[in-house]
Amino acid sequence: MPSAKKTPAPDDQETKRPKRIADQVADQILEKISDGIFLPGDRLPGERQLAETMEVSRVSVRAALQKLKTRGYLRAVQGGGTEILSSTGIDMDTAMTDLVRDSISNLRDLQEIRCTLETWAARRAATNASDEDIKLLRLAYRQAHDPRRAEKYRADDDHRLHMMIGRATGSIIYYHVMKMLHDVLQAALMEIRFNNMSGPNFDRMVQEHHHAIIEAIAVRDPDAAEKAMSNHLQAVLDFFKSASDKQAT
Amino acid sequence: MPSAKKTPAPDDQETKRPKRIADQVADQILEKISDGIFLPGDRLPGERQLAETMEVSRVSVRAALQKLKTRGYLRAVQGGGTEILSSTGIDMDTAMTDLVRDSISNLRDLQEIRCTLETWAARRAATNASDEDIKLLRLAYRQAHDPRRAEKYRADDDHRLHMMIGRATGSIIYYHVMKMLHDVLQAALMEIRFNNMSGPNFDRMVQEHHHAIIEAIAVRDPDAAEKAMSNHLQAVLDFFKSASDKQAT
DNA sequence: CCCCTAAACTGGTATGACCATTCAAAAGAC
DNA sequence: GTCTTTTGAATGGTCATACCAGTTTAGGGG
Repeated sequence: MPSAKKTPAPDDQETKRPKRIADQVADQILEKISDGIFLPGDRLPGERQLAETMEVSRVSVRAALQKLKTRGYLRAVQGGGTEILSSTGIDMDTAMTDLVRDSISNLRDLQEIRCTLETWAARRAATNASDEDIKLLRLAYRQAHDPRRAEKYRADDDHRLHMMIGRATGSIIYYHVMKMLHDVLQAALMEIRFNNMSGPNFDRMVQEHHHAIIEAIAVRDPDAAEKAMSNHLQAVLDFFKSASDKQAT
Repeated sequence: MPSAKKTPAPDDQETKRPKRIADQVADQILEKISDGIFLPGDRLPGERQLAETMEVSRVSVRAALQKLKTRGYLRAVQGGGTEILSSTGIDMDTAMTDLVRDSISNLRDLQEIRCTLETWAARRAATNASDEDIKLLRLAYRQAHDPRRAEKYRADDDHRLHMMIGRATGSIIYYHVMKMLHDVLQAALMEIRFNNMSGPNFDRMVQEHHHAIIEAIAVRDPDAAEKAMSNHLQAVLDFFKSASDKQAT
């Protein structure tokens, strides 16, 4: 890593002085997006309204939105409003994405890695999750499997659900690592057109798995959570394997 | 992440929309930074002056600077001016390095994650490693524990040894992920001056652990390899925990 | 020469206005 | 009634001005 020397504090989370109002506003909005209160595909309230409800000036709101726009969370159209694009931003490693896209065996590896990590995360979430976390977890579950949600956002919903579990671990580090892996995985899947893996049967299975995982966490049962997560990701991995047999790379 | 290519152009897709003044200003400033007219370490002219020379309002200049700040080119300090940080943008995972450096609990989390991942890697290496891999593995081991090696390179040697195990897994994806984690960990340790964790006893223990891991891989014993690696990283984790008790963060 | 103060910077925020575009409801034409 | 057109409200983008909050720096004591 080239820039690990002086770490000049990128710009964001100063962890020490979140003094600037615009940053606070950005954090608040980002939180609502991450929590699923604002959903991808929806539109943000108007800048003037946001300014009023948050009791800051429109200038600060605009600065916050500008930050989130350059990070890939939002897109604004003059006169049309501000659309929420993603609940996770976009800072993935393109080199890794290329690798995963170019070879299905790499994709399987990635899924395997994800399996070991998230299994650990499920166990830890079951012991560390707060009541607030569980509330958000259930909300994310309902949204991810709401039949009224547009098909195109299904991947994002699934992404957010898993990230919510990561958040419930209480480890911001895990959250970062997992986010990177998910970004790479999703970008690769997008380009590989594996989207057709979604079907009624697959969706139903996923929903059952998600339910089992979340409820295990909710009742603080680490063993059950770990088992449920392992079961889930192993099934997805098997799917990848069978799919890669059909279409040779 | 692992110092890959900068992947800009997230904001707007080139739908012939260079209309926004702020974006034009940002492009002009960015060009001067890339061309070396504005050098890293220097300070940008004041916002008011920039606005005047470019014949736009200060609002537009601020929007442009906000964009460049978010991308890691600039850093502004209230009253102190705007400093040019880089002519190439930043790796987004400097944020993670900051997190690890700022809190020892985050460091422990990172080590825990590393533990689960490398345990998996050891098992996989034991089944997948080629003869060539094992030769390199033993070489790395000898170098890492050669008493003639200078003390200051110990961390780097250890790093390389573990990366070699990652390489023996045959998964380029795992290699990337592990490299990123190690980079972050090492950068954080460097700044936290945890280097003094090296001592005669600690070194001897590490050497024994490394020996056990590598030989288990060499004889293709997945169970032993997994156990040895888990044992090793758990010991290091315990060390972090005891150390963090002594010096509160 | 050093230390301290104060004025002159700097970036950050607030307010109010106006423009350009979009979108949807109201008005009109058939 | 249905379709098209018009119109106006709402939205993001820009501007000007003023003031706040830190930093830097130039003067003056000591």
